[in-house]
Amino acid sequence: MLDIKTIVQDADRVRQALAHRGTDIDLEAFLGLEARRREDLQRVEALRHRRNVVSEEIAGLKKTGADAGVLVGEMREVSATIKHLEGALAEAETQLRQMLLNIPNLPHASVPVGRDESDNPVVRVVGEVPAFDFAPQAHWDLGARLGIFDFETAAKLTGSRFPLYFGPGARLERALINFMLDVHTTEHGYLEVLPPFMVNRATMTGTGQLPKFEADLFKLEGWDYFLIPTAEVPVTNIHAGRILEAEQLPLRFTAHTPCFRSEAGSHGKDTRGLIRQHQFNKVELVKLTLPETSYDELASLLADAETILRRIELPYRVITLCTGDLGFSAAKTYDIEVWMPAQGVYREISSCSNFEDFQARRADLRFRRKGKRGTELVHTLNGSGLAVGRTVAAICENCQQADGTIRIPEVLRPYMGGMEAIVP
RNA sequence: GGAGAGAUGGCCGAGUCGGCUGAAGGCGCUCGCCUGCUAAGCGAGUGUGCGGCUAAAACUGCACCGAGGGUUCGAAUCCCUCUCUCUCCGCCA
Repeated sequence: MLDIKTIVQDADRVRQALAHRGTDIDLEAFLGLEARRREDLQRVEALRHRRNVVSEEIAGLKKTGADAGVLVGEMREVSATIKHLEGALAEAETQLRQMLLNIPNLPHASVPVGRDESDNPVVRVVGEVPAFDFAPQAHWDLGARLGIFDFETAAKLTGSRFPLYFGPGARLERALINFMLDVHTTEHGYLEVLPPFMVNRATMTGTGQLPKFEADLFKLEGWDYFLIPTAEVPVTNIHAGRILEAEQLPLRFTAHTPCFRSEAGSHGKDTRGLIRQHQFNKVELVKLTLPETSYDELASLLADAETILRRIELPYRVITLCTGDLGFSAAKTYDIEVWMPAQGVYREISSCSNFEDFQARRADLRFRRKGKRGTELVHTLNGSGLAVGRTVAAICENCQQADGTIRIPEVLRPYMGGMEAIVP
């Protein structure tokens, strides 16, 4: 959510930023409504002031036994007017809030202007793309042959796009989760969190999934609860509505959760394998920071996510999302894309974003500086560290061997009971 | 799922028959004093949001006692609905 004051005072800058994103939002309607709301607010406050003063007079008169009938009659009318104005005010506020909730964040000045993903600049390319002296197989073929994935049976149990792992496949997923959590908690200073996997509407609104993206979420029937699409949602909202002390910041959290995404409209894309599923595991990194350090924290968050790929020796690249590809809530986003040999493409495996105060304003996440009056909004950041299912897929494809077996990366072997390769 | 109790400031906890209660009292915290150190003691201060006025403060208006609605000239106090917490019973990994 943007600051109303920013929109009013800096309308041109906001208009341009929204244009760069490729959105067409009617700022004029918003500004007109806001101006009217302001007028009404001042009228109501003046009337309420009068009511407060006269009510005290009435109390005084009654105490001395005098007749307050005239004043009471007058106040009856004033109260009616107040009630009427309050109704109009509440309606305007609801409308303004609805509009605000649907306006995306402003891109940071450093975000390149562009139309879509083809305009995302590459920041760096890391690791050697493996050279195979045979045709590399897709992970779903490798996995089926090794008996570690079974998407057909998963479809029988639930429907399409659900995972079912067996044996070393299931264990590899678990090994990765443990490895990632261990690195982030013991080396990078994150606090491990195990949050609820369902959250209510207010929590979903706090991080920006609602009201705009309800169609992408799984909703529970009979409850106003949703399955989380990412741990970002419950974890970022932990301190919602609280005022933190500046000395407490930054707060760094990491959490493994399953993630549930309905992504209605994505049918036909990546229909095979582990890339696009309705349920997948992810280890998430979340930070609450001071405004002045949030971009340094974004750099270190990105580095923390990259560390995982470096350790398991997967080749990847980092890109910056351009204005046209930036997510709704983000001010700046780096994607990490891992090399997938069978398709010969880099695929997103992590997305690291700074939301600045956009989520903090929605979720009411504030802090106070010692010796300074008032409060400020924290900056929130998050990134995948990493998407686990996609990491499994990347390991399968990058570490496959001519005989169809999969070499386990060194750092994961302790988590795999010493296993060096997945064999039939 | 059934029965009951409760929700007030950072925390604990008063608020009587609705009327200077933004909210007593205590704890905590901050600053100052005192004290050879520590402890104790003394004094002052200590919510948030949205406006007005300021160079900035000071000052000032409105709102907020779980949330929403109602009664009333006036509600933390009365009424209704909802949410959450606790206790007991039932069920359960």
